[in-house]
Amino acid sequence: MLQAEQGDTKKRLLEAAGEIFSEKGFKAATVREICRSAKANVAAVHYHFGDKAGLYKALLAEAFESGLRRYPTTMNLAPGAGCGERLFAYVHSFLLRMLGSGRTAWCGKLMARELHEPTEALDHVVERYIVPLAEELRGIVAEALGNRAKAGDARTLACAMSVVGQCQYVFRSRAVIGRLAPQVRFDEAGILALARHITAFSLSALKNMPPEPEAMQRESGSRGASVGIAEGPA
Amino acid sequence: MLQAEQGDTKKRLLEAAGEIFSEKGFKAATVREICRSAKANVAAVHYHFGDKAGLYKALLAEAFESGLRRYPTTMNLAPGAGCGERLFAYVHSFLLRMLGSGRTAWCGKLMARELHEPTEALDHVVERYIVPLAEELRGIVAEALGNRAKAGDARTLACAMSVVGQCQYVFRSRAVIGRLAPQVRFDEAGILALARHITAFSLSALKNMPPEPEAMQRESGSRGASVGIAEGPA
Amino acid sequence: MLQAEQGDTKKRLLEAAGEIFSEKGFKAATVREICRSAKANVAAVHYHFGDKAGLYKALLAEAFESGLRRYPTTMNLAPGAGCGERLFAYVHSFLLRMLGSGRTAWCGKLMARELHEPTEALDHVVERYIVPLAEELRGIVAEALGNRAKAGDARTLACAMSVVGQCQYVFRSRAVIGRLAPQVRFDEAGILALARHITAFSLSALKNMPPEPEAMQRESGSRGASVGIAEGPA
Amino acid sequence: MLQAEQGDTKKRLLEAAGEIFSEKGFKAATVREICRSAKANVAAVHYHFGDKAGLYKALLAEAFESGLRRYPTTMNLAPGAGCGERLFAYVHSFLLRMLGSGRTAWCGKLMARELHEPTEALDHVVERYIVPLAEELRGIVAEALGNRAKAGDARTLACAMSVVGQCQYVFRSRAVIGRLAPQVRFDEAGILALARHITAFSLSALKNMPPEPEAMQRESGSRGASVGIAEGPA
DNA sequence: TATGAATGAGCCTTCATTCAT
DNA sequence: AATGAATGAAGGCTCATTCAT
Repeated sequence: MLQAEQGDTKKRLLEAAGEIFSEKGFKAATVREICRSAKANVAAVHYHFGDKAGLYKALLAEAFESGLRRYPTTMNLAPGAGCGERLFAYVHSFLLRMLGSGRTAWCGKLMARELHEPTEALDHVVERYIVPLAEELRGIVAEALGNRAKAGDARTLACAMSVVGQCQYVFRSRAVIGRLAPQVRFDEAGILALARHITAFSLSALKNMPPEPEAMQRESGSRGASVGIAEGPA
Repeated sequence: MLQAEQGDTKKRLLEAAGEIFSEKGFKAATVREICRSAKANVAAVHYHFGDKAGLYKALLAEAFESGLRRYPTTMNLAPGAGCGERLFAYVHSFLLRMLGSGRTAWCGKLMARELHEPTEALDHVVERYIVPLAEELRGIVAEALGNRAKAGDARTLACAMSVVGQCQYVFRSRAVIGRLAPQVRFDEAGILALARHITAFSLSALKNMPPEPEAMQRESGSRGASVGIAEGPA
Repeated sequence: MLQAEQGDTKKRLLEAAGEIFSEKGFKAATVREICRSAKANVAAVHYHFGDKAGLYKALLAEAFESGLRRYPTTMNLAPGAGCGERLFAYVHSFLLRMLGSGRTAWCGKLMARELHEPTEALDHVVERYIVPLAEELRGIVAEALGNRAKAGDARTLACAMSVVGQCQYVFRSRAVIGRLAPQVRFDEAGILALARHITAFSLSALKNMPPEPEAMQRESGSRGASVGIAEGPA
Repeated sequence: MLQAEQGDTKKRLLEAAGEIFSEKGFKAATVREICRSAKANVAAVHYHFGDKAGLYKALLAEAFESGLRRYPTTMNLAPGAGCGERLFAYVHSFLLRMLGSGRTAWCGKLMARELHEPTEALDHVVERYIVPLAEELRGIVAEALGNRAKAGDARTLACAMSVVGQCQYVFRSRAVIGRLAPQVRFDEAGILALARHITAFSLSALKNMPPEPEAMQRESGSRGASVGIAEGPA
């Protein structure tokens, strides 16, 4: 081995694993491919991380950590900014974490994957990263809703899901978007435009949502427990 | 084998494949598991469909057909209904196709999967099913936007994506939603409530969007060129 | 594959496994080697037996079954034979099962191995095969001891162990016996001679054992429970 | 590493190897496990002993030396003791070497293993340790047989094997004995009781064996030639 | 003297696939 | 039309061993 490569096998492994896991998912990715890509031996994974799942778990931690460090949810945000600007920062950083290219580009991809195909590492990820992110967003959304809406309201929760859903969609459906609307690009400027649209759409919705959460209480009596989300067009 | 089961093998195979492919994805699903679930021989798949990919392709066609037949986008819709009701019907049927349980419930799940992890069958699926669905939605959205908005506008496209994103999110992030907000249920009533929220949120947004697409252009001047979404084919 | 070999893969696998497991033990034997020896594919083991342990378990059953069928403990025994003749038959068949060459030669070897390095299959083997064999031997031994000795006595048990120990030794220490006493052969005649010696030695011991089981009671009081075996030279 | 542990590595390695090799055998024992148990680095084995086999060989020498030093065959024996007492001492020390617990208890276990699964170290072990032990036992046995029996007689050899067989059996079949006769214990008192039984059984046999080896010759006439044991070098 | 890191061979197992009937 | 049997490729993992310090 070359001198320069000594000692950073672990780092190279994480690098390669990030790319491949985020591209193919936990199951479909193979240790062999990761090692080949990292120019490391197959056994190195088991030496450094115990097993495939250990590598994945270490990667998740690394990915979320570095992704959030690189694109924090308050990116480029002046102190004391209004909820509109904060929502934009939140959405924009969200998209950048998922769609950004270059190093640590797999952070958001991994997150998205983990949500859809949970591995046993999900619990830890949720607790450590998702919950705080979700709470932050609910705070912004509640403020935008106004009218004494609180972060814990069912309606606030549902609206936050609406925002996140828009963000994840552009990542998850990249492939089909490329076919349906080839004009949409995923470069820096395209991401910016997408973030602006999502922010505008969401703010427009939030500022004009029918105010009554009472509706929920009223009608949900019919089926009882299972609802918990704001009612429809009335 | 019992006499009664003769000839059903192909059907049973598709049935089982639907459940398992939609649950685990193409790669993670195994031919063995499908055959076991269908009470068929391992070789049956290759006899009837050539290979695993052939089964998947056949399934896709079958699934979309039957899914759209069962939950059409105009479900329970009175003729001449307004765009709000049409949006609700669209969203509700969308959710039912993805979240519904029981027979032929895997239609939407498969579609969602295909969008995220495209197989070589994607092109055909997009052309045959996604494009018409997308066009239909864009029609509804344009009508809700009003102001001479057209189905082909970049803004209309972006808003349609916002709607679809919300729908797919609740399916794709079931696992994490279950942890973050255990009160959200995915039974019939829960799906209804979700559909109502998404419709309300989206209508509220559409009816109050800043009227001009120029707004987006204006602000994006900071970075100049390729703005992605903002630049439609028009 | 040749016509003649079709369908007997399972049999060939068991054959090869018998030879190799009995030679090297469960852990050291490899599926690959067994399959190579059986001219079968590596996957065949898992098709027919589930996994390596399944093959081993199936083999054990087969081995004991066929070994006892081929060399029953009452081999060549006239009805109404005395306990000396019955002991000889028991010992002789024991040796033949362990040392016999040719097909099913690994029956006794496997048994001996299993006793020394128990796998998780031991429990079943003990219950199904060892217990009956042990009881039969204890019956013979008790008769030879005379003096109202019973099969369940501690002394009877200890004496039975003495007999079995002699039998197993010649198998287990083949390698070193071959070095210490090269004149000892393990062919048919050699086995016969060994059986005669063990029978003579054991009968001589049994017929002349100090009669008192009371000795046990008397002295064992010093240490209490843990003894259970007849006392020494007094 | 702590200062105090420096230099002990080799010793600790042998200690751990003894325990593990004697418990699992050469193949099943792993260098990693030994090193972990010895709190040494994986590479330490190869540094101190070249390779796994080297460690094993070094262990064998050490083990037999220390085992025989700790439990000599003339253990607690008054000078000028009779052959009965000498036989008891021989048997008792034999059992203690194999069944004893605590430090250096693996001496006999390793020996027993080596006899059954000979490694390339067998020749040396036989020559250096087994041969002298066997000769000593044959001397005792010949004396017990009386009637001008000599240590080199075929009958003496066979009887010595009968004694050793009984001893090894209780060690080798510990697992199954524990199931068949749970009252047999392998603690100090249990070992004593076992030694007494084996001595009593063997003395009873030896003192009453049919006086002439011709008896064996006579009857074996059925097959004529190579009778194995019956034909000594004499 | 001693070690953390890395390696390549080999293990058991599982997979989609094909063969012969 | 359908199946039980068999196959080869590849998967994750573990092993004894070596390297560079």
